[in-house]
Amino acid sequence: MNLSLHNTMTRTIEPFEPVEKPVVRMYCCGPTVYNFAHIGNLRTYVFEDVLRRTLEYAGFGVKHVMNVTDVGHLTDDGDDGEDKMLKSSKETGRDVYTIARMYTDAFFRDTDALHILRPHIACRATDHIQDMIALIKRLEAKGHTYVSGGNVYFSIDTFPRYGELARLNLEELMSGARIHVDENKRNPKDFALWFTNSKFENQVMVWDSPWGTGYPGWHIECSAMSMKYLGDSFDIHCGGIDHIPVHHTNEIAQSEAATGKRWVKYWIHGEFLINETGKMSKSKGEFLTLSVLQDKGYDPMDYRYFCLGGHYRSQLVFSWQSMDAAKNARRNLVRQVQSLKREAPQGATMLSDAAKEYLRVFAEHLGYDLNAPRGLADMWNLIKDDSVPADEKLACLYDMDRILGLGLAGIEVVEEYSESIPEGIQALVDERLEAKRNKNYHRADELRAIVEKAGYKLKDTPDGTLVTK
RNA sequence: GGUGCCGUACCCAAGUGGUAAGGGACAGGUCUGCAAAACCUCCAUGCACCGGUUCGAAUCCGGUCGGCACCUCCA
Repeated sequence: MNLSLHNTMTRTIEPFEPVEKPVVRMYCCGPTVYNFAHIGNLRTYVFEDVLRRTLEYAGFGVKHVMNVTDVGHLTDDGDDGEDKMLKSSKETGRDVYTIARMYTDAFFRDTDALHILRPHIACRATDHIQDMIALIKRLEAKGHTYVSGGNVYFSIDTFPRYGELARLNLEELMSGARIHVDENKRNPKDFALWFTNSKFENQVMVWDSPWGTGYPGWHIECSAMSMKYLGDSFDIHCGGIDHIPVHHTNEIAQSEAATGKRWVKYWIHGEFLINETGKMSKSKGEFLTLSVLQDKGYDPMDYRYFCLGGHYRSQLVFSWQSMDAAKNARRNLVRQVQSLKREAPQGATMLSDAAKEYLRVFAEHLGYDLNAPRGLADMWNLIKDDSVPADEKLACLYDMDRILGLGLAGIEVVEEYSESIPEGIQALVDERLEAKRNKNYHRADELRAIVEKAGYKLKDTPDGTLVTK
């Protein structure tokens, strides 16, 4: 199977060749655990999951590392925002470590529900402070840092290729146009590696360092942890598109300045989920979480299906209408699978050329920059092809689902059964059945109307009448 | 001000110069007394608009209009 991926560094779709076969090393920017993940956040993890599964489908081993940011980041990069963990702590009256644990658990509950494979290593920032300090010391030794106003800064003027990923034009950038420039910085684009002299009251997340007691800047953790677990150079770094201009740009600067080597070979970024009013954010508008969707009657797989329906590099517009479309589509898919399972409980072990062709096309589409929407279309085309026998269809669907992750193999073929219903209703149902036997259809329809008005649905089968709410 | 993306049917959405995938909804039909389910059919001579290149353009180029994102914490 051929695999090509869009690399943000070159803005082109490149053939994928791992740095060192056979294992692909990938690092994904993880959550900041100060609040629940909203469905926009989760879209990115679904895309990363498709990426990992496609790599595995293509026969690569994958070492997947993700950070969990449990140390407070400033609410902006200007050193005058609020600490998000602390803010959340104040609002809820819980200590910061409790908050971090709580939202970390919630995050993995959501990703598990979405069939997102867990990273092999999920590393907490607070467990790696010493690694960050060591990295800052390396940068210091090479002359990339300076101390000003109690903080340690990275000097971007010492790294000529700064801004390459985002294609920043440093001369023309209106630095500080929207945030006031930190007077401690020599260059407005310099960024903090280590803060001391916390200005926050009750700052509990502080550590000793050569520069004084304080806490790390918000880019250093990803560099320190990714290199610790994946080495100085690795294959893939991914995350949301918003990370390109600042976070990933700064990570590249500090990582490559420290090692003198190319840090990451492929940069892969997922676009945003937006709603009708624009971006979905934690601080604006309706805060949509997976739980909210579930409360409204959607299965987490409905949301995964919804995400798969759009390409990861395109903005996807969320709406309830689209959610319903995904839900209905998946319901139909489940019914198809159930029907195939009844017909052929065992999937085929040998495939005909026709069936293999569907898998080939599917792999081609996923292999060309993860075109999941076409993958779904391929799946439907297979389902509708009468020339492919049921057992082969099922085997192919399971194979496709190794990437799609919709849990098709786990779908149970349940016999329909009547729900427990009040005696009064049951009596009416029985009476209707009796009327039907006597071919008194007028009476039968009257009874159907009465029962349905009471909120029940009737479904006649050869074995009797099914009653459901 | 800078950077980038997008505009495809009623809705979502794919489309890698060679004649518009797929899903949902709607409508019609087959089948069951009715209903439900299932299955079948229908659903863009056209891809925001105007030019251009080409044998050929949704795809490339230029322009116009409209929308969005990023450059502030965010995936």
